[in-house]
Amino acid sequence: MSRSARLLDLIQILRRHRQPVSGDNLARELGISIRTLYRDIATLQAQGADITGEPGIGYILKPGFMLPPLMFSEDELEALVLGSRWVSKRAGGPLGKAAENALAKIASVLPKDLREQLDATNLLVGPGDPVVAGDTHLSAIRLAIRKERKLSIAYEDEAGRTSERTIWPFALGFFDRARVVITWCELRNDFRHFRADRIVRLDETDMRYPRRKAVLLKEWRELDRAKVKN
Amino acid sequence: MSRSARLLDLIQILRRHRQPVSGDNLARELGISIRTLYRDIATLQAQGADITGEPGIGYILKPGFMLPPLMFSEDELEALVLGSRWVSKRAGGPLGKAAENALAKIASVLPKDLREQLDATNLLVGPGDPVVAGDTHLSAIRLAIRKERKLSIAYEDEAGRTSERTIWPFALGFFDRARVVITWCELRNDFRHFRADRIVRLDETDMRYPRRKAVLLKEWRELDRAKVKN
DNA sequence: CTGATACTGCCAAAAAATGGCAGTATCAGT
DNA sequence: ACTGATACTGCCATTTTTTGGCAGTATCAG
Repeated sequence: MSRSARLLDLIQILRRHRQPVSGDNLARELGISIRTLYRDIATLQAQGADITGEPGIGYILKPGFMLPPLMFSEDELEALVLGSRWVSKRAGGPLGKAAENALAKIASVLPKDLREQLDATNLLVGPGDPVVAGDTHLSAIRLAIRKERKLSIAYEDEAGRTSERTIWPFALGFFDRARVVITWCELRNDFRHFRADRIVRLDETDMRYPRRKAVLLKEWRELDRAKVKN
Repeated sequence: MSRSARLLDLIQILRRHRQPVSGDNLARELGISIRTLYRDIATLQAQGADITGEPGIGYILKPGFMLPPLMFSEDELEALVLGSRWVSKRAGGPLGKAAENALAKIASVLPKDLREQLDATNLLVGPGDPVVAGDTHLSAIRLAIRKERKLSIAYEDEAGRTSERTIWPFALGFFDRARVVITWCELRNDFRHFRADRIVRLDETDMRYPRRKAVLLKEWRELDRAKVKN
């Protein structure tokens, strides 16, 4: 196995273990000596991987993923830039920042002239409605989706009626004018969606909901295809 | 210099030359033997670089760029996926396809579980206005911007008046309801923008316009900041 | 204080990359 | 049909890089 493939493997092994792993274990799993493992860890860290090692504990990797060397066409580059600009403007918050960071990471490894070409990608995103209040919940919602956790919310519908619900959020829709959480609603025992800006209170819980988000999304798509398509 | 750095360099050298370059020249520029150059070319091709070599001619690289290994956080991955989905849905055409291809490329190099996570990124883009007629010109416009070429168009404004113009397109704005070409207009001798769907005829020309698009964009931004921000 | 582990420097051994050479293939131009 | 230019491959000795082992230091938790 080539060294570069092994480095990808190492990342992968670290990703699998949520708990710290000792270098000894990692080396055994990769079939290399501990000495080489230390070198590999150093190489990955130099490439930007967020690996921390603590004496007496082991190594952990902050969630993330590593791409091997990859070739993109001009169109693909422009598409990535335009998409990231849109996320940066319209999603805002930590996700928007993440879009900017992703572009900055890409730019930082390009030679100067290509970096300029990337900055000068002349595809612009028009202004949208100002980010409305309530979108402060977006990060919490994304986290709950990622971890498949129930949320307890207070919601005010179009007519001004408020209700308390426990929901299983499994997707987040970005519309031109609103962000909509798509959920299973325990109150109605059915799929329901909620505009993020009409959620007046949102509490995270530690309760994992009993189904997989991918399955919920699939079922919802089949039932509700007309309302929000991917 | 490490081998991997040299491979990036090779891509870079190929990018600079728009004309075919002989392997001999490339090897000399990199300070390696011709034999090693052949091996490097083969490695890059195996990594997806679009390099073609013809006996008697030399090597050329289709426009594009190569990323070295790179680490993204979970948020950055989600942002890239959401952005690409938006481009795929809203920009449509070749650019939308390019967004899909970029995602597919990324997915194809990820281990299976991460690929599933990418597919299952539960951030959706809401439906927009159907892509209106006239957006068929988008590719031609993007190409003209990229190559800094004049375009000759027939345009019908809001009031239904038509005009013939020669324009210097330097940016393309994506609004929720329209795509707008931002240009220097030879007729008005000033900056003007045109909705892509109101362009009734569009002819590409071979004439390069006399200023750099980056400079035009900068000047327009300073003058016209209120109308379309980046 | 101990056990567990991270981490470094050094060096010999193992593996990979390199360069040279010899040879084949293909294409454009004459 | 021939020539010149160049791509491309296999083989192998040489050079460079990677690796493993060892010895030793550092840090942290209990």
